[in-house]
Amino acid sequence: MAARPRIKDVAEYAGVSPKTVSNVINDYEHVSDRTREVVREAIDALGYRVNIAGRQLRQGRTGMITLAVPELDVAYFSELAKHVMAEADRRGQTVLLHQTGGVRERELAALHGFDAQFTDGVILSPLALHPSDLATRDRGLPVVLLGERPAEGSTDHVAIDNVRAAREATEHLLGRGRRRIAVVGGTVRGRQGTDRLRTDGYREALEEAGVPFDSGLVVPVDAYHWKDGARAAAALMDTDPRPDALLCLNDHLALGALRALYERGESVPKDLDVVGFDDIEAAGFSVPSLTTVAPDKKEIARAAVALLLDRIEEPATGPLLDHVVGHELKVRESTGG
Amino acid sequence: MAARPRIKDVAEYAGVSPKTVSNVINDYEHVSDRTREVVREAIDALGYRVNIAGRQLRQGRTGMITLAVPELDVAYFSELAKHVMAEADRRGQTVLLHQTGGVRERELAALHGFDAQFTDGVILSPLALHPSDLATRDRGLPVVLLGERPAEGSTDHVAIDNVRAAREATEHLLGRGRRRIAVVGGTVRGRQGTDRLRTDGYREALEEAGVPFDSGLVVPVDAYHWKDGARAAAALMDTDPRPDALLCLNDHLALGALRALYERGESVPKDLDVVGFDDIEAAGFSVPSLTTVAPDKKEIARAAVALLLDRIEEPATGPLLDHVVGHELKVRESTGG
DNA sequence: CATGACGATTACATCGATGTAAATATCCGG
DNA sequence: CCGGATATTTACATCGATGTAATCGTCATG
Repeated sequence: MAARPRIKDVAEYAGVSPKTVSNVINDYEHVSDRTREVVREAIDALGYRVNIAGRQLRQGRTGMITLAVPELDVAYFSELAKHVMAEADRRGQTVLLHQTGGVRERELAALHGFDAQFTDGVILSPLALHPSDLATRDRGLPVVLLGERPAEGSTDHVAIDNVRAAREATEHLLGRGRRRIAVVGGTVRGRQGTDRLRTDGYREALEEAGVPFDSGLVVPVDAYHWKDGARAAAALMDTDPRPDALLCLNDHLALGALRALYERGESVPKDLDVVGFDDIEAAGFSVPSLTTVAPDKKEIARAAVALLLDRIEEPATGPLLDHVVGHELKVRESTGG
Repeated sequence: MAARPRIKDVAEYAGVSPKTVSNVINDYEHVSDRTREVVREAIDALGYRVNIAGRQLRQGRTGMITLAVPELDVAYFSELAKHVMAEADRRGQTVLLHQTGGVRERELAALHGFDAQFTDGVILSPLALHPSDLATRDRGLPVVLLGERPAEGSTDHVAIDNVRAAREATEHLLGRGRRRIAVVGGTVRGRQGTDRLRTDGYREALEEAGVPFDSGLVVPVDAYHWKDGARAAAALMDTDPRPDALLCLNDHLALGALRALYERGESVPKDLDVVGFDDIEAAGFSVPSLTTVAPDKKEIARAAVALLLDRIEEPATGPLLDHVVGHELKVRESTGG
């Protein structure tokens, strides 16, 4: 019906100046109790709420941060998003969620594009980004990266110790007598993305155990989805000699692999072991249930939001920070747990 | 380094007035080709991009819409969110994602709260909302509801035909000779929420087949998660006589049930059939794979965005619309497929 | 060549909120 | 009752973009 009330309407209703209303809203200390009361009543009476655009225009901040992840239907990212949104909420911030598809162009858009304008900073989980892309300091948009960062010292950064996590998972398999361990989604090339780091950790474990490295056991995938895991597992079972364990670099790959192994009549963990990463909810309910590396997602979210808000408050302060978050190997049925 | 350029800077650089720059940006027709060119070059040279706050303040629109869902880590909602975001993107809109937790208070916040200010309209998937809460017409914020709506004719609305979908799924089970079919997550009370409608469809099918209805077979759940399905299935297997099929009102419940049945040594589909709703990606990869009702998520997203944008363009126009979207029963191993 | 029509451009006001600085009110000691 | 703090409130400008209406050119026509 009536147009939305402005601060001026409240001021007239309360019989004070617009600025006094603003002072009440922003908890300015030198406002008399009586005035404060009167203004509050006027606000309630008119149902006034601040107009964000006006405030942002004046103050230059939106109270929103961007979270950019590759894909929401990868459960790890939707679970992470949930935690980030909860944490941001606690800190009085709103999250604008962005899906990049893992495409470089769209990861860049999260940093520089249209949407970035809405927000005060970006938490980005990159897949394709190039080190040179991180020359973000130009506009001064604060950025926190999740997972391994593309280059040294370009932005703040939060991740688990991927090398160690992969080493521990591999040691677990070696400890069960497995010797031909395939890495689904791994790579020996490329930049130091998460995939590369985990493959490195795997190699460390092999080396320490004196098991020779066979590059044929490192199989890349198109994406980190069920079907890619299923396809990779099927292909691996056709090789000779066959692997006796699959170290899958996320749980979707692992669950897809479980399905493919089931279809081929292989028994997990009798014939083969399977391990995943991320500990998504499904990992506890598959048949067999899945052994997986569980990162502390809540802590990742907490640290990322805290780091970003610090940067937003004090843009140029202090050295770049690496926050290493804890993880834990959850042993379940797929490795005899 | 340098502060972000404003339209005024571009104007000076190009030697024209700010308004002319604005005209170029907004594709106003009466701008000479030469001026347009010059301005474009100035924009590129300075790296100018419009400030959304300024634009919104002037125009009253943000170009953002809110999508409010109960929980992102319910795969149906993250898959749906992905489609909605893609569709919105295609239409030049940005999506602000909101998680309500299915709590009435937070569903209301999506409609009236702080975040609603950022956006031009809301697509809401309600769980707890009361009919009276939908008196949204006051502020005129356009709203589209997903799933069953709480009341007649309060807003536009997009959903599959839940009654029919449940009836078809039940008929499928009856056709396989099942007679004691439990409804996990169902209810015979309450408003016409999705759970109630699906339970109604189930009863229709029973009636038509002459199978007596047993209210003991309709078991409510706390939430639609794996663990709730597992718990419900376990409890049902302790009843006497036992059910010979589980109609689970979403896939998470069904997958949790599969796990619980596995743990008790029950064989699906030999001893029992299991059916889910939503056709999330995991349904195709579980052991056994899951028969489920697949709603056309892409079409839901397309229709919801289209409906909402129409309302934003023409707030008070036309009657309220119900858009019914197609669905399909995907028969997989859990019912012998 | 005056007139009018129309295209291109610009000056100015405005959206809503708030920072700055100035004005006004209140209070204290002497 | 005054001078000088201190407390409270207000006028005004401003953030960036754009709608409105006015101005300035240009060109065809009678």
